[in-house]
Amino acid sequence: MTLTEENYLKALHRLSQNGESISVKRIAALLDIKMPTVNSMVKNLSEKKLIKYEKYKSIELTEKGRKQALLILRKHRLTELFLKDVMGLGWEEVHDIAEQIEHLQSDLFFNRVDEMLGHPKFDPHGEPIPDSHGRLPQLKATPLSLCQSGKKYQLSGVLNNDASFLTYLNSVDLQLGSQIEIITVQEFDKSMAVKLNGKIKTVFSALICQNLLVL
Amino acid sequence: MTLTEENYLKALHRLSQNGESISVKRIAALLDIKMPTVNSMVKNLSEKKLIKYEKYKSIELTEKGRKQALLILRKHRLTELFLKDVMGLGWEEVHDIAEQIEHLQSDLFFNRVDEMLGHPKFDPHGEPIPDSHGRLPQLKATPLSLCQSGKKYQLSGVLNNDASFLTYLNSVDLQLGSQIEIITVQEFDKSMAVKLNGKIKTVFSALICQNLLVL
DNA sequence: TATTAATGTTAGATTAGTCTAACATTTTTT
DNA sequence: AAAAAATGTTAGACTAATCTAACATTAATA
Repeated sequence: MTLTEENYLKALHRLSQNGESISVKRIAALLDIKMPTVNSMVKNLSEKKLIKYEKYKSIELTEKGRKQALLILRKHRLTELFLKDVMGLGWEEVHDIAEQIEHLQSDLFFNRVDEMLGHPKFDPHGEPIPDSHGRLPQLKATPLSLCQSGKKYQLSGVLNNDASFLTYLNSVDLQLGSQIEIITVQEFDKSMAVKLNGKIKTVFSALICQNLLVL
Repeated sequence: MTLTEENYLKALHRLSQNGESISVKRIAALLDIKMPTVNSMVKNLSEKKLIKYEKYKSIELTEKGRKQALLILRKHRLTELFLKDVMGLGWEEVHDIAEQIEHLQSDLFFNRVDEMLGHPKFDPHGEPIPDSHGRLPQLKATPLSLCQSGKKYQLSGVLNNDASFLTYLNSVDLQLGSQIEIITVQEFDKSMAVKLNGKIKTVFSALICQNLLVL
């Protein structure tokens, strides 16, 4: 696969994450490339069975394409962690470098990176790192009430849809994907002192904790 | 500069090292590319003032071209050291990976590599690492007799051309570029116990040491 | 020195990835 | 449902890097 094809696959994967369907226009916008160019690449990837494509229909990654994309994502996320934790670069500095290193062809190199980092499962954003077969760890959402103090989670769902509950979440600026770090758990009432999105510090009652699903 | 242009510059620099003049044929052989392809790239590099070229004449790097080549060489050698010393890869494994990493565009990354390695001046082969301005450290050859025990040097010249001396060097398989490691220096007669090319162990008298120039 | 061999160059084709301009289809709006 | 807007596709051109086939020059040899 060429570097360009890899970048298209990454973009395709990223767009497919949003649930929305993938259009030529969105790919073009994301990669800052004109639509006709995307169109011809889409045909190319389709011939290689990396995507499913029919004229005027929306585009989907095939299993094969998704796996390739995840393998690149694995290299990217491992690299970012490596640059940050081993080489001491700042979080804001690592992305551009990782965008280049992710295209290296060397299992040896990335296996060693993985090893040096202790086979991490998540990158510092809490994003899961695909394994060496291009599989994402099956994430089972857990109620926050069952989680451990000192760890960071991401909100992935709620078990209660009462307006009052959702209004409360809004009021503390908590949305799907928001980061929740458990500072301490009160032994007595199981309430939790938490830090939200790395900033706001607040306390969740046991009832709230039982209704928040996290990863 | 494109990746391909960088590879041509590296090849050009390597060929210029041998003293022999650079021909289209030799570039083609080194890069495993056909002569007409080289010919058109040579014109391209010439337009960019990276080489001096006239039809049917032999090719030379310009100052600008040489500097570019040395900057790539710097990235390559730093990377090899990094892969070996920081990541614990084997010497035979690092070259192919370094060939890829040397093309990364990130001063930040290579400065950090340089820093982590303690601003090394030589790679493990004893090859000098160009500085960040593409300058090679001015190597001043020293008589071995003035060198310290425990260190590794490379034979760079001799101060005596007697047949008997040269025959002796031949007999211990010592040539320009051979590695000489000083094991110990005898206080009494200044003779040195040395290891040659990482293998042969022998002893040089003070007179021999005075006539060997090393880096 | 004349011929042959080696090396170098030109011409023209090919592929990947990009573009613009023109045309086609689908979706949205009136 | 017709018109307009948005989106998608085709056609054709361009650049970088490669190739093969043919031709040109220089170097070696008889």
